[in-house]
Amino acid sequence: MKRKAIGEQLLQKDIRPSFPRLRVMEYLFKNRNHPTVDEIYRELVQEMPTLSKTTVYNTLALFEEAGLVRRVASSENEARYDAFIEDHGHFRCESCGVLYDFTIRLEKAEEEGLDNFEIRKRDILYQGLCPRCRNSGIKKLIIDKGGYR
Amino acid sequence: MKRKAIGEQLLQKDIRPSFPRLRVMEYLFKNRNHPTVDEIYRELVQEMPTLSKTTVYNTLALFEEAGLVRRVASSENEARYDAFIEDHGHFRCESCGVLYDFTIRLEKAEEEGLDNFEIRKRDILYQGLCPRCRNSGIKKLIIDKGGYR
DNA sequence: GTTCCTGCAAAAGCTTTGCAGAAGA
DNA sequence: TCTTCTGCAAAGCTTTTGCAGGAAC
Repeated sequence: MKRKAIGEQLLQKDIRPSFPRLRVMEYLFKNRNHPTVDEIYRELVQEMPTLSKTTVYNTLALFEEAGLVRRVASSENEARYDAFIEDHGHFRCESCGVLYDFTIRLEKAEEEGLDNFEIRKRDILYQGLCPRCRNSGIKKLIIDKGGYR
Repeated sequence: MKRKAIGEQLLQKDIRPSFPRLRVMEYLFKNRNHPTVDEIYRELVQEMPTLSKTTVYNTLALFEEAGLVRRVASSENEARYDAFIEDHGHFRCESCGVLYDFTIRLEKAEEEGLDNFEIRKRDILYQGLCPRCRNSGIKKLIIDKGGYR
């Protein structure tokens, strides 16, 4: 998304498109790897030397309230953010820590016991091993047993 | 689960069943509402006045490593724990903050793009309004508009 | 001129670490 | 005795708050 389009999106939500806000939103659109506040800050402070983390916090809270981004569920102590898009799942590799997106369709899922609930947000977090770490793990095991050279 | 059975479960994992450990595990079995460390501590310190939060942290980390409990994914800054049971979903009410469990069957879910991943853990977190808050919200709206007395 | 935005500094809250004394094997 | 466990105190990190200067309208 172009910077101008982002500005218009912000204006639609009555958010003045200041430069820091534009850049935070642009960063989230370009980096779909669920960055932390610190990651966003460290990247943007390079071009905005006076940027403070408080502004990043303020901006993300503002965006979240407006429904433009969401804080994704995780098992960590640090918040991670995501430019809001339709429901999708996150897979976190326990070995290398990389976060993967995957599409998930839950129409067929039986959500027993939620008959009268109003569902506004679905967070799906899987954990395990990504293909790369899984393979290297298997190789390592074989090597340990002397099966390979 | 009885305290003795919990002790045996700990021994199976080579964890000495000290009193603090027994009580933390027992608390998790009785309170399936995904308590925070602070909630566990505040409850247990009443019967163990010398208990420290460090011990609760140590104990939970030990249990998690042994696969007895898991830290559930959330959008908060505070860790929440769960005695490990089979996959189920969590619903958090945005209004009253209560966490609900629901059963979810994902056999039919299409998990596109995870063909070669090893899935070890699934966290499903929904957010929205629980029936009670949803209804009170509707009522409030009507009252505000003068529809009710 | 008034409101909104930014950013520094301090405070707050959760978690981890270091260490020493106590308890258990 | 030797290892393990507990808990105090301090440190570390992330996040929030208060406030003042500056920018935008």
